Amino acid sequence: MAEREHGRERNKRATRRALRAATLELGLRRGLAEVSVEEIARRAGVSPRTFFNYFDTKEDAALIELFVVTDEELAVFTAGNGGAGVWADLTRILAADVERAEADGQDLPRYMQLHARHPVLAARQMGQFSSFLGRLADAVATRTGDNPQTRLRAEVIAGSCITAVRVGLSQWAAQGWRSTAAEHVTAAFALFDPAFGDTA
Amino acid sequence: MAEREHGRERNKRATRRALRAATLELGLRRGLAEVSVEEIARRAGVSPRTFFNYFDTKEDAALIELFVVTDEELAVFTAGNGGAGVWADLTRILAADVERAEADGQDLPRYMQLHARHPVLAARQMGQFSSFLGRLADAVATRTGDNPQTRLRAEVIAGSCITAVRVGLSQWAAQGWRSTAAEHVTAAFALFDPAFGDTA
DNA sequence: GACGCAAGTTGCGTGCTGTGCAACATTAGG
DNA sequence: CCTAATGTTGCACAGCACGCAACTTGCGTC
Repeated sequence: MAEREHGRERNKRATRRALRAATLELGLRRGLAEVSVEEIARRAGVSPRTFFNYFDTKEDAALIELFVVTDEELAVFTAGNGGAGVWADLTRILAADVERAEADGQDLPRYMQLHARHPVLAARQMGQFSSFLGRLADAVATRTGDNPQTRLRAEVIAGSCITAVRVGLSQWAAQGWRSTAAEHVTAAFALFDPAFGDTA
Repeated sequence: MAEREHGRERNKRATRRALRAATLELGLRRGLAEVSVEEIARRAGVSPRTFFNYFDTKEDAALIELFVVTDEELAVFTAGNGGAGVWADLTRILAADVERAEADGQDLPRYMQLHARHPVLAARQMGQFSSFLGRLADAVATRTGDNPQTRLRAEVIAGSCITAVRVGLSQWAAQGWRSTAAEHVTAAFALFDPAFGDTA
């Protein structure tokens, strides 16, 4: 079977999608607190126990899957193969990630609606973002030479990436989903240019 | 009894502190997951039910109480009474908030140790920060004239405040708690100066 | 095609979380 | 004191999260 995708994995992806879709649907309709895992599982055609094989908590199934940047992509960035400066490379990489999420059938707008209705979800989403933060900061620090001096800057740059993506998406929502999400994200990144634009 | 502090409120504060201290202590010693609310409550000399009168979840008792900026302080900022530019004012306000937390007997270093051991706590802390984000962004937007053009910038500025505080504290930890937390936070804020320093 | 292995699903049992409610204790203030 | 307000506690209960063992399904091998 080698490298080919197994039917196994396709089924898992399908189940995962079904669970996420059921969570989003029911959560938007009646509020996430009023929906039990049992109900979500039933709607996805699976047992309650299986739900927890996919997600640790009910909330996790209601988060946008963002910042799925592979170690390989990060290694390319670290090596400086993006060609441009650090900030320009990051702008490109993360805008691309947003585009991927947008095209992924995740239905970003509806997820953001749900998060607007449940602040606890927005908070958890922030938390999930921050789990990517460590990897990103390390990558930036490695590329810019990891000494105590540059480390502070690297952490700030990584944090600003999260901010730019978050604010970009938020503006996209505020403007009624006009244009693409990636465009708004890029615009947010541009505001940091005066501070980080000259970092090689 | 007018404006005087009631013994009532002093007791509540004491209970709150005891519960937080018990959570921190036990969490650091054995890991937060291995500690039940019942045990925390017992150690604080209070019933388990009372714990939930103070905190919604076990994790909430293990978070740093940061960004407790009153509406009055925010109103002063909005009016521009800080005298300096937007970013300078924010730097001052948030450095002062960190100083307050530092002096509050919260024992920031040990909380940060606990968060390092339990990523879920770091994530929740981020979430708590983000609940302050809305108020801050509104304040900045109001001060800079709230049109769609400046709104994006206001959101980015508010987000950067969170980043600066977070990274500043992280650096403070990385350097072995040398100097004060507020100083490191101020240094982190300075990195954003080229981007936001000229905002009136 | 039968076999055996690996991977995934399910039911069961269990401890803990989080909350509403009503009874009780404590404090403030007249 | 007496009363009203405030805070604490016990109780009951639904739901969460997970470990475990049994069962089912799909896949490669002989």
